[in-house]
Amino acid sequence: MPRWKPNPQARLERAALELFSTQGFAETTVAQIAAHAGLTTRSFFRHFPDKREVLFAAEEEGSTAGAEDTTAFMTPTNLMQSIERGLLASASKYEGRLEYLRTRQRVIESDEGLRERELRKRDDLSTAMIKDFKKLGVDDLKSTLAAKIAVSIFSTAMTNWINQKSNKKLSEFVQESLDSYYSIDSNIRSDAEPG
Amino acid sequence: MPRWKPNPQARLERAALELFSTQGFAETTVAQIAAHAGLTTRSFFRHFPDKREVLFAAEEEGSTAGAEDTTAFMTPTNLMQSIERGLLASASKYEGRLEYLRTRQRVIESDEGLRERELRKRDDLSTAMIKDFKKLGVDDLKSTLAAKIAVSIFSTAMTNWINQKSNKKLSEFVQESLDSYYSIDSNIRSDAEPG
DNA sequence: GTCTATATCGCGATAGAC
DNA sequence: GTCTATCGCGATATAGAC
Repeated sequence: MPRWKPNPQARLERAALELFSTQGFAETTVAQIAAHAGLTTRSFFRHFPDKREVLFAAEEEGSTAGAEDTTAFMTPTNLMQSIERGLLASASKYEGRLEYLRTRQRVIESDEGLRERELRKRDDLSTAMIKDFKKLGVDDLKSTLAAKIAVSIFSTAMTNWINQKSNKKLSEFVQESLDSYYSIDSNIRSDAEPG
Repeated sequence: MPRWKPNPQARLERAALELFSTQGFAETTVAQIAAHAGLTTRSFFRHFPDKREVLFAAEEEGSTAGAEDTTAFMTPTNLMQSIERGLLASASKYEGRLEYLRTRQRVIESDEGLRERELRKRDDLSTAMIKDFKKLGVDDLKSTLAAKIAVSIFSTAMTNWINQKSNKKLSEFVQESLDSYYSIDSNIRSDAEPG
């Protein structure tokens, strides 16, 4: 018999989400989370660098993989089209987890510190994409902007998906965001020069 | 004779930047900052909600005003062109403060927590722009994406300006970023469909 | 202004796993 | 034995309550 139950990490994550969503993030103490998972406060910090991270560590793997999916479709000569295919491919990894993601998102939006952490994760993602773009020979500036745009489009779609009242798939929201993005740019091309 | 020196806020900001840049952010205690400004720890927290904010409160006014500048040039029918004019106008407010901004940025980049706060400020900015875009009749999705793109372009330009070795103006970097942005999109239009 | 909770982290000890 | 995960104890500083 092992001395400890398995998957301390996962147990901490579940305990945390449950407590956060019922009591609130600020009102939940690290000691409480640890106790619910059968561990001590000290052990919590050996698994997660801080209290916020318990909500992000698991999702991070998925999103990093998603970034790779996106760049996997890359053709340096056709940036946006490659991004489009990549984002649609990534979307499929989230379908079917709407309820969990909703609960989690509600918690995140209830606390400024959590929102900040979320933004950093998003930024880390775009940093990873920039690196991949550069590797394909895209210049620095273009890589940077393309990555930020890709992340903006995807996160906007994700937000709308999570807050939807209907029952559409994430991929539909991604497509919708892409279309809207294209329409912004078309303004500068189709409209005539003013004075 | 006033019982206290004037501008406690500004004194705290200066003391903080000096200590952060010499000793490091984590190594600097709120008590030290307050002492350097001739105040108590408690007073520090009356002026700033937390230790990080002392580096952002002052800049925030400027950037919020910058967002308004950007939307001031808005024409709902010509989004990107309006954004372009707005960003170039905002840029002028930063010219001449390069050295200060450089010192500040070095501190921010040395600490994860500060980077997160910076990203949130950026996000707040884009939220403000979204609101203004909507007010002009632009639809929600388009407003969201346009604002994020505008902020991405500007912050990328700002980063490059701060890290430059030459001596160019911020507005030049803004223009460079805009051009690069346009070139991303042109890919999807000028290149032919692949298989 | 004073008081305090609690996040966060360093250290040494311990108990199984291999 | 060595390695790894956990625990217990302690210290400090932020941030909020009173």
